[in-house]
Amino acid sequence: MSDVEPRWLDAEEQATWMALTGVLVRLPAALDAQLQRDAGISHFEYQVLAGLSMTPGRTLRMSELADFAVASLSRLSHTVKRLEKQGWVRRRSDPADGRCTLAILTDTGWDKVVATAPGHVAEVRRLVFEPLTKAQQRQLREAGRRIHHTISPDAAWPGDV
Amino acid sequence: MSDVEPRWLDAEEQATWMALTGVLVRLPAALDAQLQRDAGISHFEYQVLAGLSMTPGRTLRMSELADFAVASLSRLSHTVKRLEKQGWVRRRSDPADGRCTLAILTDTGWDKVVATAPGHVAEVRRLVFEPLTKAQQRQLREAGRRIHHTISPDAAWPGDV
DNA sequence: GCGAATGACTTGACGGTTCAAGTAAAGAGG
DNA sequence: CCTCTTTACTTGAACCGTCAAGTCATTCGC
Repeated sequence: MSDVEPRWLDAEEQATWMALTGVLVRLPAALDAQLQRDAGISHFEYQVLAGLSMTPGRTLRMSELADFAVASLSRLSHTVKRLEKQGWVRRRSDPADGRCTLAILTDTGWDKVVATAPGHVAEVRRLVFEPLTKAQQRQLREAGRRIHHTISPDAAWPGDV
Repeated sequence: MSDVEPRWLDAEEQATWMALTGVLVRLPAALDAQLQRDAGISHFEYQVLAGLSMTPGRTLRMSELADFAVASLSRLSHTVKRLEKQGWVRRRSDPADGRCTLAILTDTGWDKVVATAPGHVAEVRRLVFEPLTKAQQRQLREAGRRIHHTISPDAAWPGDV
């Protein structure tokens, strides 16, 4: 919009950018594909179920779960409604504060996570960890943290697996 | 699905994975937000326009453009229809092969890219390159390439910016 | 303690993506 | 050449996510 000549990316930067966008586009697609194929759920649905499975009581408030899964409350609400229809989650209003809704993982939902998690972790390991040396993993972690910190300096870490 | 005890991620691996998913979720969202705010288009629409703007003749076959933007032909077809309605792209059947459709960037479309690119590049620079040292950029590039190569060993590089 | 403001969702409509089916041109086989 | 297959899309329906509005608790100011 301004008419100052912008600083374009040089050849090295372009190569870096393409490597990064390649991962940005294909890694989520690959993870979604594995979960869809083996468990019939999306990566986001898996994150919701996994998030609940990791808390004591297998229960979280919708807003806590939304933070964990990095989603809008609206998206989570629609998704939990679908998961509820499948019998994997149920909802009840929080006795401690009637404004809040608790999402609770059912036994069937727990079984679904137990059946799904190993395959998903194996895929993450295969696609992300196996191709990298320990040093590269450390470097990737540090670079990721810096980028993430620049985008949202405040935010806590998103959770997964 | 198998009942072999899976190898879970250790603490370091989890930290790496969270750093990566943080970027995976937030960087595309941040780029989309900037483009939506400043130009009223999605990152994907920008990629389509940018892809056309970089070819001699500002023209590509739909399938070439789909490869470039890493999209299904169906997604591209719907998107180009919208871009056509905005007057940024037009389509005509390829005289050399009647099965193929050529997508052509109009002058208005070119102006749109020229107006949009600097701001977008600046955002990429701010979010990805400025937070990293040159060494980290190299490391990130190498890690990205390895992951990408594991997911699709064959594929050419996706293009952007 | 009563009304207003805030917080925590839920809902419905809309827009974009995918998936399955359709169309039309080019090439292959007999 | 005339069918059959393949290639390169296009289309419409279904599904998911977002955005704007609504609902219902709680809490804050007076």
